[in-house]
Amino acid sequence: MRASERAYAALRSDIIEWRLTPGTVLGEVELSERLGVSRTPIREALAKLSAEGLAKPQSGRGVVVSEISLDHLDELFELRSALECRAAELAAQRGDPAVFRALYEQLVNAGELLTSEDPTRYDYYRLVGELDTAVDAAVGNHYLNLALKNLRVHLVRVRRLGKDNPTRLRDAAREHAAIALAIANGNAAVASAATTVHLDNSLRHLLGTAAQELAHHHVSPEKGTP
Amino acid sequence: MRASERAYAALRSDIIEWRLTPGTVLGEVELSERLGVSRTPIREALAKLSAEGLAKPQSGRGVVVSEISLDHLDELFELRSALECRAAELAAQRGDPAVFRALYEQLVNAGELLTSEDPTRYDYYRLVGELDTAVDAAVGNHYLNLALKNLRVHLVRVRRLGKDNPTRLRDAAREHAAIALAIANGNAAVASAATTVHLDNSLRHLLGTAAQELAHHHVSPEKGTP
DNA sequence: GCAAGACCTTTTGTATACATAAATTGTGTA
DNA sequence: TACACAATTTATGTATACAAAAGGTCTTGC
Repeated sequence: MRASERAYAALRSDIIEWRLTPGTVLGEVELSERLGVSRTPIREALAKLSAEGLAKPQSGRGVVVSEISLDHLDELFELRSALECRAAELAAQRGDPAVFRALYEQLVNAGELLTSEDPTRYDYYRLVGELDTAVDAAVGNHYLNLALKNLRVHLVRVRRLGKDNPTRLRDAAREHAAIALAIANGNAAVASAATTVHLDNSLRHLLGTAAQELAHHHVSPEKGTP
Repeated sequence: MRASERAYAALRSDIIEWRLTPGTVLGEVELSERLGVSRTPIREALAKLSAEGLAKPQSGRGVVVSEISLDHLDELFELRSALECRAAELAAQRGDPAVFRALYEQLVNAGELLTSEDPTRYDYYRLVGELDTAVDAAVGNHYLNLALKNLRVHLVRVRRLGKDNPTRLRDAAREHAAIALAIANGNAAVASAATTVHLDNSLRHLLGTAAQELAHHHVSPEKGTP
């Protein structure tokens, strides 16, 4: 694996998993020492992160981990709604009903995956991710998929803002099941509407629980690893 | 201005304006000699172009100007429809009616801008661009605007595929006027529908005239400047 | 005591040299 | 003659040295 890719992957996961908090300054020399590579691959990694929106160039000098604020949440979900509603419509028109019916069956029982044994909710999020993947495959649109992929990077980062709430996750699974069912039935209008409802519920839940989390994480610009 | 920015801007306009055709290999040494800078800023420029989708890394080795095919056109317009329809809806809800009424007045008379004096249609496309800008401002969504900006890069590139057809441009102006009017009236549903109609007309016109153009441009991978 | 300017430090931008990997070409053998 | 393997060549990946710019600090003058 190339050093620039390793650096990129390391920084990316550090940012997504909140080990590097918003506002953290990403100095080239510091990172090159910490990751054990020269500045050249570090610069390439930072450029890629900036293009993705996970970091952004500080006015003229320096790169910092980009902010996630409550205002951003509204805007993020507005874009998400535009893309995912259309994706759901197209999947309903083009997808294989059997695939989505199978996903529906799994999703209605997804509550069972929410055991206290797995605090990271690995299996739960894997199943939800499978629905996303199936929708992407059914849509079969390179550009739309790319836009969704770019968006999901930020959504994973946002997920950490919400408290782990099994009740909400169970509801969310039911909403996902409704989407899968509408797609399986080939009903584009219902698929879109179910997506709208799901996203609205998710956003309101996040806004309700995220305020204190943000206040905790969103400290003034600091330097180095937390 | 930094050398990497100059290189990026030069390559970007070369690609958008078809001086570098799809499939052209972008060699680092060749470009560094042609543009008179070292490989380092060239690499940075190529990374940025790849992130934008204007170029893409050849399997493992080399970077080439990305392709534009008829299949891509369908997919590109599908994403465009998702983003612009939603943007039009939001602009109708949030925009200043006076701004869009003024744009409407200009757009209904846009046919007058299509003189034979200006074969590049500068004033025409500037006015259409003003509508885009006004919609972006009215929507006020950073993420949605960014997604639209990334998309428009490819649309400018695609524009060259269609023949210059004053009749179609006049029709397109009327369609834009209809969108502006719906936004001015605060009617989100009509704004979205008018956008859908406009994009469908544009796509069908492009597909009708682009086949021979593509056949002309889409030669097998070549090297160097055309 | 405050402000302005110069210098010094720190960090980024660029060039270049070197290492490494991939593609192509040439040669040998079947 | 065709295929395979190896060597050469060419391009990319990485490191490092140097240059330039931005920010901070210290000093000096008012």
